[in-house]
Amino acid sequence: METIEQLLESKDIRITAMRLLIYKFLAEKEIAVTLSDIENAFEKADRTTLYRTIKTFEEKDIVHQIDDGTGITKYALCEQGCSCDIKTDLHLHFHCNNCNETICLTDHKIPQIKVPDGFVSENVNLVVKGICDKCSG
Amino acid sequence: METIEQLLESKDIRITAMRLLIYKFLAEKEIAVTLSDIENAFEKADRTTLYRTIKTFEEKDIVHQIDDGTGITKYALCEQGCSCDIKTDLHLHFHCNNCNETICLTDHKIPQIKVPDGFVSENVNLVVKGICDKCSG
DNA sequence: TAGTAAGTGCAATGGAAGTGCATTTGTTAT
DNA sequence: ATAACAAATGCACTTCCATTGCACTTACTA
Repeated sequence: METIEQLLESKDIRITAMRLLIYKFLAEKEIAVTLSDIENAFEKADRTTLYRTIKTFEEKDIVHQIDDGTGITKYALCEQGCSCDIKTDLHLHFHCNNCNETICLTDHKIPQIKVPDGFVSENVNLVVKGICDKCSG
Repeated sequence: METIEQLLESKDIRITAMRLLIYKFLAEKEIAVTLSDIENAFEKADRTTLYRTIKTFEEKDIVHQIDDGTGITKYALCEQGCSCDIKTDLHLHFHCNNCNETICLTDHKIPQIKVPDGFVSENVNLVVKGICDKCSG
């Protein structure tokens, strides 16, 4: 079992108390969170710190950004073996119109999309909206 | 050939000079535009008017909203026969990372997406990012 | 252990979305 | 035609999130 410290070190990220806390927070969540979500969870921490921590995680491919159409950027931990840097291996996200939560459906890969001649596809963002399993139950 | 006036009337939208201008502007563009784009095109008009005009058009299914991941909402005219209100008939959008333009690929329908048990899909947003035909030439 | 680089916190800025209200314009009924 | 009403427009203001500059603190390194 790899510790969080080892994981961060392997990604060239310095270990700080704040970063460990934020990582743990993300790991506990199964859903994508906004900056404000993190901010509310750590009232003592400054918003800027959270913002830059997330940016750092993002650059090092520890979290990925999700644009679920709510207008607010959300973030979620990349899975083990998630290759967010490899743009052809993106999973899709599900946004629940009822509880407003956004979930990574990591098992569901995005199908190959055909684009017209002359267009080069580098990246795909796919968000399915509807009712999640908890709300439809 | 249906005039713009006739089109607006058929959708229960009152005809005003401003609305005709905005419609023409959108019709001339082949790409999705932001509110600021429209604002810059009509410097005399107030932003609120543009904002509410677009909202009206959207409610009446004359334009559809696009979230291309830039964080700024864009809008584009619905095609003849575009059934934006029917959520299963959505086309995809292409966002060029080079020129930053977003294009409706109306001929390219979104493939059927499978979601896990318990999830109900109501709506799909799919944005392909890459290089458009003009920039890749 | 001193020096340097990175991380953190505070304050402030900027952009876009959205709202309340007064004014103008358009529609309808007398 | 015009009075009365409804819708559209313009202005001012607010809010929310993203982002940055700078000072200060913490962590690594020679």
